[in-house]
Amino acid sequence: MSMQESSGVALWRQVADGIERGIADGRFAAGEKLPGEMEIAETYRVNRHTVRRALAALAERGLVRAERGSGTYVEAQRLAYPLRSRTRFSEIVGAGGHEPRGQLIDAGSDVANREIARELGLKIGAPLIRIEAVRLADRTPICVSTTWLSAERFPDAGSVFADVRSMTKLLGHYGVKDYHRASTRITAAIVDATDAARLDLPLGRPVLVVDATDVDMLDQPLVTKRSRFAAERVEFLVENG
Amino acid sequence: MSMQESSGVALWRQVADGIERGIADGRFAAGEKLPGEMEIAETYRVNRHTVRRALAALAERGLVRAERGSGTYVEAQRLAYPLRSRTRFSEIVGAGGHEPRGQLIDAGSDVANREIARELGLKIGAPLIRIEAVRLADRTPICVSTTWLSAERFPDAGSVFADVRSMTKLLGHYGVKDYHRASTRITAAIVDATDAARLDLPLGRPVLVVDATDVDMLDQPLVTKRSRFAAERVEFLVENG
DNA sequence: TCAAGTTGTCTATGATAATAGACAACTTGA
DNA sequence: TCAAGTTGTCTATTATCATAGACAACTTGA
Repeated sequence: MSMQESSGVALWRQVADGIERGIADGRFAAGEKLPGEMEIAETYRVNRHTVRRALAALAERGLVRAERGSGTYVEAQRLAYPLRSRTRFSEIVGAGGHEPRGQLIDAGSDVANREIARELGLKIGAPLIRIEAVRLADRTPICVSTTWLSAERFPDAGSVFADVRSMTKLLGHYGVKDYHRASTRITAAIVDATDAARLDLPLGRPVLVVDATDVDMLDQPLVTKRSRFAAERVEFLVENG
Repeated sequence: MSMQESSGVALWRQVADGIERGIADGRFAAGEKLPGEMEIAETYRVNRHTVRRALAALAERGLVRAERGSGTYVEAQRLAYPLRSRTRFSEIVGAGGHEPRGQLIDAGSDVANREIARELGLKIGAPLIRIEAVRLADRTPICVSTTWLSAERFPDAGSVFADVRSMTKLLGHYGVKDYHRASTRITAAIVDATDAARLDLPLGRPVLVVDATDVDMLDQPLVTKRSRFAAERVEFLVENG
């Protein structure tokens, strides 16, 4: 009926872009409920089904989340996570106006395989402390990470971490005043069942897998770790230049 | 067959945008022949009909022109026409590397209606000279304009303009050394049959309608005019700041 | 418990997008 | 003049877009 001048951009896409703009410029705040599908349909003068298509596209990208019977909500916006030489979870989260939290999941001993041995400058089979932890911004889990340290250099690191709940403080406890990132490699994968539960993430969602090694001021390797970030909750920023 | 992930942007639109980008960044120069429809279809992996839809959209906007049996050509790019206080057709066109031309179509007398009287600071019914002229860049008509001057202050302005073919020179002939734009209003319309012929423009095309009044250094109004620019040949630039 | 309001799913219909093939109409250069 | 290559037009088919209505499933607050 309503003669639409064909612009080559589907109506549902125009609606989706409009809502996304609303989220981006803060007209719809994170966690807030969007107007009902009927109301959106009226404001854009389109059918409710067209609105649903738009919302589905946004949900697919993790920008909104629909709850049957209740409404559609704006997902917390992605945490901007700059990748610099000096990378501190607590500083990054704090800078975003959120409260950084850490929670020990598990700590135990391990032995170095070839990769870890190379990263830490140890021999294969050298004794390690392995720490599994989840890190949160406010109450939202951001990433789970498995951290390996030399058991010889950092004895009892597991129980120390359980106390201080911060890698920076743990290293400080052993006399390390400062450290920085030596290498960072990023890949992506589908979350496994264990991490899904820890991250409070539905199965099948993507995670960013980051392998990183931190070194002290003399370039001596301190810790190496593999972190899995909920892709829909973070956004890595690479400094260009 | 080929499963296209639906982005909400029609294929023909994507092709059109791609070609337009090619024109904008000079990969396809003005006047140059585009690749054949078949070749474009292959590079974008779409059907020839989809390419034709894209080219039709670009032709609609005057960016390209198809010639049966020969090819599709990039239209001359739009003349950048800055709107400043000091606006001289000849200078603007000359700055673009084109040769400015003017041609008198008609000159006669008229009487001031309320609008013109107000613009020129005359009484309603005051005698006027009316000049119809077309202005060109090289051989391409850019605009037709109807200019009104006070018949008392500029007697015989019509025949003077036929001689000098330039508004700046005409005013100079009456002792006006300098002038500038007091007001500019812009609207758009569909070209009428008379202007279409004068602008060498197909019927149904849009024109930019500019109403402007020039004043001398003492802010005394000199001329007021209504110009119709072929929209596909110019691009007005408004200085911000 | 219930009514109102919300999202989810189903069927159905017409318009538009995209593909495919064939041939006409025209231009260009040999 | 002719062959090759170009754009223009026609028919046809399938998938997607958009609308419409009805009802189920669920949440919320009174």
